[in-house]
Amino acid sequence: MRVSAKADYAVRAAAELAAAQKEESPVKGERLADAQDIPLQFLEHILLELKHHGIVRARRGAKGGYWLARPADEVTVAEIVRAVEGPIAHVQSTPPEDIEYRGNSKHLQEVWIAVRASLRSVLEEVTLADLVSGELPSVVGELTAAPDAWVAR
Amino acid sequence: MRVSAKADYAVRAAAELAAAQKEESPVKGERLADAQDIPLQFLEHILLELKHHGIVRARRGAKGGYWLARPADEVTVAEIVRAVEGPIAHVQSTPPEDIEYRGNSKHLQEVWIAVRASLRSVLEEVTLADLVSGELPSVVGELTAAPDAWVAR
DNA sequence: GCGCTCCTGACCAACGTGGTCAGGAAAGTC
DNA sequence: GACTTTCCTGACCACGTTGGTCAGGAGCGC
Repeated sequence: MRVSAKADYAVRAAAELAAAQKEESPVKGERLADAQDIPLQFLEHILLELKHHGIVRARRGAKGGYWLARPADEVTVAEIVRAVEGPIAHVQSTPPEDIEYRGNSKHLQEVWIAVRASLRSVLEEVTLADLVSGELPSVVGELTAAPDAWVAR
Repeated sequence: MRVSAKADYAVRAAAELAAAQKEESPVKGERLADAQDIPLQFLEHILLELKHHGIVRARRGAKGGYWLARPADEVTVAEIVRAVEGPIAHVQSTPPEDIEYRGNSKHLQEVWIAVRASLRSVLEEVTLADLVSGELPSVVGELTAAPDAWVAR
């Protein structure tokens, strides 16, 4: 139940691209790496994955770089996480709806489904536009309002 | 963002222990392994971890076995997952509140905090007693009610 | 044709995952 | 006290993932 460095990097880089969407020219990988302090060569692999998933586009050569394939308010954090980490909240790399539980754990399936749904309720609501503007959806505000949301357990 | 086999196994075994709590004698590892179809030797390692975290207790020898250290309605799924997987929703193995984001990803921290809070809202509400009775907390019912909670993306 | 930038695959060390194996140590039984 | 039962513990193992680096190739613009 952890977030990989790759996913974190991917979202951060995408946020930079979202902010640069008004500019006419594409953004170089190096600028993204500098802005978010990400190892350049690692970032290029990540951007390539995002490109394969149709989230970003790129052009080579002088004046080349990366840009978002769609408007920033149409790209969700969930999409980016899935692109680099694969499906969200799988159990043992199979989706929770495909697992058969028996005996006294029969209802565990519903719990894992609820876990996935709760993750989606956050990740699919937040767009890159929300991220750069800082105006996050109300669900985020409600979840981060309680002080103990900010402390470890 | 996935659930490991270990965590799944741990919760399932704990559910069996919860159901057997009314019995006077402890439950053998073999019976747990059979009931939930878990490799016995692997399960014993998991039960040992749960014991080290004070969630189960054990006695050796004939008439030995495992039992819950506390009543089933005082043990949450979150506790069990933490015992075998470590902290929930860490980013790059550091807690989200300790990460410093800059530039256009400044608000990403709030998103990860919200992700963790949403996971907690499910995992800390569901107890082992809920699991075996099938009477899950209302938050689970609300999240699993929508049909598209049950389909992959 | 030359420089810039993305693109791609190979490689790498360290760690996590999902186990198995072999033996030791307590508890109960005869 | 021997013996059986069951937990306890550490070592080991194959394989994949993570978080990168390295070297070169392929387009693009000038």
